[in-house]
Amino acid sequence: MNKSEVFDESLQELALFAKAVSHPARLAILKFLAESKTCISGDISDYLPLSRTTVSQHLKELKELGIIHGTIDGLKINYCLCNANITKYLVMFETFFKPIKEASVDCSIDSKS
Amino acid sequence: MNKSEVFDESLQELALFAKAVSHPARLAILKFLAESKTCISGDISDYLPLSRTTVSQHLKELKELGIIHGTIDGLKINYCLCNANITKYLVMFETFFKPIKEASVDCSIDSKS
DNA sequence: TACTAATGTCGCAAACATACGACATTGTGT
DNA sequence: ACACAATGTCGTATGTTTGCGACATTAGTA
Repeated sequence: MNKSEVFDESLQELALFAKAVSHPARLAILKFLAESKTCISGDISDYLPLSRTTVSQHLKELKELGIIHGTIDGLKINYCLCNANITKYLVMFETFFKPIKEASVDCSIDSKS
Repeated sequence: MNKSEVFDESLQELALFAKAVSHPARLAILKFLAESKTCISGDISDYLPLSRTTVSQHLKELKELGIIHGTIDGLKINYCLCNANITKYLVMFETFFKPIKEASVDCSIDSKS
């Protein structure tokens, strides 16, 4: 039923990035990783009000997009933000939204149709 | 089951924006509106490989976030991109991701765990 | 007033996302 | 080898998204 594949490759890729960052928990994870620059491991689970399992799954999604990366260090795993891919997606995002923003117009303040 | 509300307001709001633009069809709609600057109505449905119903729903989602706006013109409806809200969300996005990008590091090229 | 056109809303089905407990895996220390 | 700790994976319940046909609404038009 999902027709996503009929759209432009670039739209699909941007949509995947947007989807990855479309959950507060994943945004919180990114923020946490940015703040604890030492790439601290899964005390992320302690920090967030979610079970370890759930956090693990959110991490997996971010990993699969390539915007974070985990390095095994004994029993622990150090996660960090992955510059190359983050930059890639941010550039993609900006490139897409620049013309959108430029083409936008003043709407009545009370929008919503 | 959805625990989104336990997170920071600002994270939730950014997540809502990301969710709104996390589908290729909605990105395609935004792009179409940017290109046909005359705020053309629902030939959007003709342009996209989706049924009118489905397009209507995607439009509704974008409308509810306030990033597009529809003006009734007889039988037709002219949609346009709503500057104030688009700018608001883009600023929010950039503010969030700037420190993320700055804190990111070089990862092995073959990322994914 | 009836007909048609452009659009929105409802209700459903299939797919996907979220959250979590229970289990599996892997490394560390004894 | 054994127990424990940090993590990942599986199965499953529940909620949300996507897509669409059928119906409703509203505005022009004969």
